[in-house]
Amino acid sequence: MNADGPPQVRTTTTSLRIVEALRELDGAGVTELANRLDISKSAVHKHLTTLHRLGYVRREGNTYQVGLQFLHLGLYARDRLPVFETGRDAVERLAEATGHATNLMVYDGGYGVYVRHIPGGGDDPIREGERVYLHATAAGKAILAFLDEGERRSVLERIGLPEMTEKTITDRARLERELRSVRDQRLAFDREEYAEGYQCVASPVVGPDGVTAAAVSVSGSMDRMTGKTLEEDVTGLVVSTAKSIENELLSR
Amino acid sequence: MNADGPPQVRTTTTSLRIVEALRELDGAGVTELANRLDISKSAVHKHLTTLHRLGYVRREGNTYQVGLQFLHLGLYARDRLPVFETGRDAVERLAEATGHATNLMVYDGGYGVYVRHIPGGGDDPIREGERVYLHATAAGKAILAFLDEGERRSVLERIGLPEMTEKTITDRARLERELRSVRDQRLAFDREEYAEGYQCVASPVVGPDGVTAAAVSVSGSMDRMTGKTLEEDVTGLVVSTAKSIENELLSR
DNA sequence: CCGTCCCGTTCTCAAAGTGAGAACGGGACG
DNA sequence: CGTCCCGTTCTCACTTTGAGAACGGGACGG
Repeated sequence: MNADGPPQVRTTTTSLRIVEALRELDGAGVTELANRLDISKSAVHKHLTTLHRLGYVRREGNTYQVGLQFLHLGLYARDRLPVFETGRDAVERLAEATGHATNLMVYDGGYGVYVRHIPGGGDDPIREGERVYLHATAAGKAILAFLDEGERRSVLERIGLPEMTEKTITDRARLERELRSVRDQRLAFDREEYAEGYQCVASPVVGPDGVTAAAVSVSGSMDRMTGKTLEEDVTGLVVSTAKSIENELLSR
Repeated sequence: MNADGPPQVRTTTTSLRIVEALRELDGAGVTELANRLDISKSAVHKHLTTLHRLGYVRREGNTYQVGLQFLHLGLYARDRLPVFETGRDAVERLAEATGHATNLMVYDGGYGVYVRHIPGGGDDPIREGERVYLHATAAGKAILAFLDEGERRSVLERIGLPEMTEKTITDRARLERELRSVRDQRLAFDREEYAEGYQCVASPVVGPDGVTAAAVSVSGSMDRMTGKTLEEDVTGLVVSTAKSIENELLSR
């Protein structure tokens, strides 16, 4: 049947699909989940019972929610990332210095994960912990630019260049051209490519192995950050923050 | 066979046991996990492959780590807690005012979870996200004191009063006596009952339903916080912070 | 106050997937 | 070059999962 992939465990996948549906729905009941995921009620119920007993699902009456056991594992996973450990303070300082939303993104299996996001006031399309496309964000492009070429190719092939806004880069050649300039300048921009009215500057943190570990970025709505602010004031700080994290990573 | 519990999913439990082992071991390989958990190598391998593909496990060469997908779900779960949303700023201010380690604990299935922990300098036995026994921590006792009586009884029965240090309360009657005084004073103490050389003050945040939602606590090593500081200076701030969160929760 | 509807829970059974064990393959080390 | 160790693959028997139908209880409305 599944002639393609390596051996897998179907049941676990189902359980995690259920949890992810709970997140998307902000909590749900057995029947709702069963319909949405096209699984029998009895199966959903069995999974939820198990997950509940283990603390991965919380129950309030007849609706289930994502449980706090994920917090334990998630914070643990983050704390163990070398980039996060060495970079967290620098990112915090950058946020204070600029007054804008500030992020630390790491590469994770073809996507980018915002392991730290400090809001800058105003609305904000970014959630800490979220997985996002690399090609549509400044930090993501910074990461892509320094990613191992084979890896980059396979990622772009597998995931493609989905359009998030009108301005998202959906053309492979144009992306490659931009990545070349990112490599030269150690600087990437996002001008409403991820979310309308939202822009971003990023600089890569290249790990000791020469492959990008992460990227630092500062972002804001168009009116909070004019093009000039973005290019002149903030840019330098972003680059120097990224570079200093990179240096600290090297000397460990 | 399983005449006791409700229907469950064994495979999911196995997967999550593997992830928890990865946390305890700070990463591990297939064989190591198989030995530790007493599962065949092929099974462990299959589970890891699945978890990896879904982003719940990260792979570095031949060792596997807890993955960042947990961070996404965990932070989401936390952000959706009313107590956290309304209390996070107040706790942050409390930390600044006292200069000591400060925590926000919520009740979760018989245990306490530190949803926020701001370190206060110096060593610290608390990890943000961690699940701990209620009876051995100040915040836990604050929560227990106001918990629904039936729930409290069943929790204490199920979990017992495991000894963490010499000073941990392991006697049920003594615990009940202390909880009565916690209810009167809205204040709980922990004097090295959780970790040696570590003490703590806490005050409960009673939810709109009259059942404890959470507790605020301030903690520190014995030398950083003398008994006097603890009782006189910090205590009032802890109580008023908890109370103000409680009020804000009521008016929503 | 009773009937209806909806949802969570339980039960049973067949089909399917999991997991043990053995064998393979490749890299590290001596 | 041989040995050892570890991850990966394969196969098969057995356990477990999951569908479907039936149960039970609470909410709502007539």
